[in-house]
Amino acid sequence: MNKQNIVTRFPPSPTGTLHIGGARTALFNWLFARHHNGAFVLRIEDTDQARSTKENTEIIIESLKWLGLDWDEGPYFQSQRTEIYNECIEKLLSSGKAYYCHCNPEELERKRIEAKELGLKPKYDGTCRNLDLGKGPGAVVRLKSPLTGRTIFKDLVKGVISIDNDELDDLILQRSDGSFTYNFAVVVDDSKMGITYVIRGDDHVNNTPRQILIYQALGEPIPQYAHLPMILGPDRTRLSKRHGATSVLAYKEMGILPYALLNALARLGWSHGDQEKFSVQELIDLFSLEHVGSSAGIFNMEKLLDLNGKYIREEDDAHLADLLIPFLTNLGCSDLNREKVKAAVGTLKKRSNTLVEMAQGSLFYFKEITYEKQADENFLRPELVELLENLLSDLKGARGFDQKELEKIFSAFLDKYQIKLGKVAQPLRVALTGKTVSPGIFEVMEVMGQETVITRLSHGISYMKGKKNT
RNA sequence: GGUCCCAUCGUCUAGCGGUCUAGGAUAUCGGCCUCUCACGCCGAAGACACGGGUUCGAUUCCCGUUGGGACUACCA
Repeated sequence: MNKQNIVTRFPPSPTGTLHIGGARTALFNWLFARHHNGAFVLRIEDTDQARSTKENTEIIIESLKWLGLDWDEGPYFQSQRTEIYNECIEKLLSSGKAYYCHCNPEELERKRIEAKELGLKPKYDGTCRNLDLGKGPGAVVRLKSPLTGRTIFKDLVKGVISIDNDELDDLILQRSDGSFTYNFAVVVDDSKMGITYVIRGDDHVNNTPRQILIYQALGEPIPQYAHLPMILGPDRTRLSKRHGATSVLAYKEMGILPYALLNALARLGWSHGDQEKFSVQELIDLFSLEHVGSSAGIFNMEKLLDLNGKYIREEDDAHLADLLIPFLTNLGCSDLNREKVKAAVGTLKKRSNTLVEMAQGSLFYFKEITYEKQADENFLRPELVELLENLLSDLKGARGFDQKELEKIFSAFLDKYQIKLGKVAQPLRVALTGKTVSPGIFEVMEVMGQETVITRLSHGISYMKGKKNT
C-alpha cells in the first residue's frame, strides 16, 4: 500500500442529521486515513435541493467536530460544482458514452409497473439509446452502459463481488432540470478529489457496479472499495428516526463522552481480539480493514452506557466538572462554584454512566431538597428524633469536617449509643439529600460542608417532630 | 418478483481445518465487599440456523434450504 496516496472521504447528505451509522462510516474513513497518514475529505452531497438544508449541514459539521473527526479538505458542496459536472457530461456525450433521453417519466413508470407485473426486470428499455437525440425540454442524460459482460470488483471487506451488466440499466446522469444524480456526482467528485479508498455502508454495494461503469466511461481509475456492514435497529431493520436516539448530538445531550461513543462505534463491526476498550490513538494505531466483520449488527446501548461509565471513572475530576456544569445548569442550577462541582464529581463518578445521571445525582449539593415520599416514610420517623438531636450536637461541635474527622465522630457516637452505622446513616442521608440513595454519607457531608449539614439536619429533626404531634 | 450481501450466547464479538467440553464484553442471575446505591471482585446460566458434501478431521471450505438485510427512482 502506498501510504502517501491514501485519500478517504465522508460524503454525508444534509437531508438529515448525522446518525450513528453515518458517524461510524466517518470514523472508519477517518481511522483508515489517519492510520496510513493519508488525507480525509469532507464533502456535502446536497444535490437533492428539495430535501437538503443548511441546518442539517451545520448539525453534521458540529457532530463531527464534537466527535473529534477532523478533515483535511473540504467541506466541498456538490451544489457548487455544477461546472465540473457539466464538463464531464459534455465529455461523455461527445464520446458517445451517454445520450439524451426524451422519454417522459409517467410513461417510464407505467412500463416499470407493467414489467414488474409480468415478473420482468423493471429497467429502462433503451428507447432513446440509439436515437441520437439532441437536448430538448424534459430531456435527461443517460449513461450508455454495456449490454453484456460482468462488472467485477474486489471489495476489501466482502471479497469479490460480481454482477451481470444485464442487470444494470442506462441510469440517469443529469436530470431534466439540469441537476445531477447521486451516482454521477459521486463518481465525478471521488475521481476529481483523488479518492483512493471508498469506505461506505454496504447499502451501496449495488451502486458500486453502476459507479464503476461511470468511471470506465469517463476513463478514470477506479478506487478501492470497502463496504461496511450496516447498523440495524433493535428490530433488525435499517436504522431510522423511529428507533429513537440515533442522532449523534442526542448522545451528546445524554451525557455520553465523544471518545466513548467512538470506541463503541469502532467495536461495532471491527475488532482487535478480545480488547474492548480503545483510546482514540489506539484505534488509529490498530485499525485495519482486514478486521472489519461482514455481518450487520445492532447498536448496543447498554454496552455504550457501561463503556461511558468506565471512561467517566477514569476521567479527571476537574475536566468532568467542566463537562458537568452545562448539564447542571440545564437542571436549573445557577451560580455554580467550580470547586464544589469538582468535589461533587469525585463522589459521583463511580455511580454515573452518563453526565446526565451525574448531574441528577448531584443535584442535592446545589439545590434545595425535598424528601422523596418513600424515603420520608421509611426513615424520617419521629422515634429517631432524640438520636438525631444528639448526633446534631456532636456535629455542631466538630472541629473539622473532612471524612476522617467525621468517621471519628461517628465512631464515638456509635459506641456511645451501641448502635450500628446503618441505623443512623439512612435517616441522616434522607435529611441531607432527600433520598435513600446517595454517595457515601461521609463523602456527602464533607462536600456539603458543616453549615449545610447542620441546617438540613436541624430542619429534618423539626420536620420529624412535627410528625409526632399529628 | 429480480439482483447482491449476510448468518457463533439476548446483544457486540474472538475464532482464519485439529489448540473448541467454542474465548471475551455487555445484559441477566447468585455471592463477596458494604452506611444506601454504585464501583470492584468471584461465580452461574447462555451460541456455532438446518441439511448435504469435501476431508483422517469441520464453527472454520463448497453447495442447497431457511432466515435476515440492502438495492431495484429524474433520493442519497
